[in-house]
Amino acid sequence: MRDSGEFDVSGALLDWYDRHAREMPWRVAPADRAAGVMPDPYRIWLSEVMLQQTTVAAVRDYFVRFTNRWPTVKALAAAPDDQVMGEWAGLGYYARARNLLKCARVVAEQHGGTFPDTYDALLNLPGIGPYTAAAISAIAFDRPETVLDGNVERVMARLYDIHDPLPGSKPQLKEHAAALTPFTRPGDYAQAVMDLGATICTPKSPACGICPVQAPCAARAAGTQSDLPRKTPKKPKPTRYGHVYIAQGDNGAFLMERRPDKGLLGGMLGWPGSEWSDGPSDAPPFPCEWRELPGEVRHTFTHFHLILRIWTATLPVGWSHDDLIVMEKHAFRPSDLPTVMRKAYDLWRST
DNA sequence: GAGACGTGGGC
DNA sequence: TGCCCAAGTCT
Repeated sequence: MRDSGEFDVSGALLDWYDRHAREMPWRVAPADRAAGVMPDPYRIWLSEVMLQQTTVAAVRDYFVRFTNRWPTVKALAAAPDDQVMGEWAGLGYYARARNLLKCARVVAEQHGGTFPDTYDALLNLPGIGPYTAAAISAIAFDRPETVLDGNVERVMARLYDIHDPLPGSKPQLKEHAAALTPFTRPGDYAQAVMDLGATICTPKSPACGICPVQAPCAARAAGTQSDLPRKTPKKPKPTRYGHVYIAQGDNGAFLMERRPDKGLLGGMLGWPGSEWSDGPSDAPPFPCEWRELPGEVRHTFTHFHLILRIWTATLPVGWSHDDLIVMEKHAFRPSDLPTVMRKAYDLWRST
């Protein structure tokens, strides 16, 4: 707590958090926390998993729907897989949802429905890595663990004017973050640093003029804050092409597939289709009279761009196929689809 | 250690 | 428009 000279960085951040903490459905406000209210570990866990690589704005409604539908970890553990995957649809990184269910079932069956409260025990659970284990331990149980997420990395790189690029500089940034972690109110402090990174110490155009720790900030003094943290350059995304087939029977039923658990969009509902290849592919549809729709679906994943052509047909009565699902009209909800599949549906519906 | 893994918002 | 980025984890 000393390596910023005389300035009490963690104290300043806690003071700022007391005045500016943002309201969130999973958060216990600092005043309530001071009155002894503890957060529900289930809600903290769920929010932290949803927040992995995802913004608060995107998570908020999903969190409310999940907790209304499954108020406890035992309730979630008892939920059917497809209902959980459907509720997660649109949030992305679907391995999180599969691991969420695995984790809920481990907690329900092996821990009696009570989350462990230590970093090491949490780290052993599916979908919980170093960040999330520290966050749950700090926020839900007020243990002095150090959270190191993208926000904290940025704040530390700037406070100490670290020019070494990520991810190599991570250990160095972690040391600084650990040195600042207080033994009083570590849970509020963890949220304070992340709030600061999300609202003031932002990646572009940081609001240094209203920052509670501008005085001890080395990057602010050097004028380098907008260049930090440095990162190793990323590779360009290739473009891939594919076809999807949307067939509907006279009764309104759709022919769909449940994607395998491993890999892209694993475990999610989708339209049957070709492989997604490097060149414009010409994969033949399964036997049927297919009509190609005008237009195309463009979608960008983490590591490639995708251009999809959409084909449609009327499903013959009595059609069935191994590996494919006949989704009755009343059971079909577009909101159960991952976004790229929903885009294909939207194009189909608009024609 | 580096690549796979989604999506939407901001500039 | 296209690129960057977000409270990372798993393999």
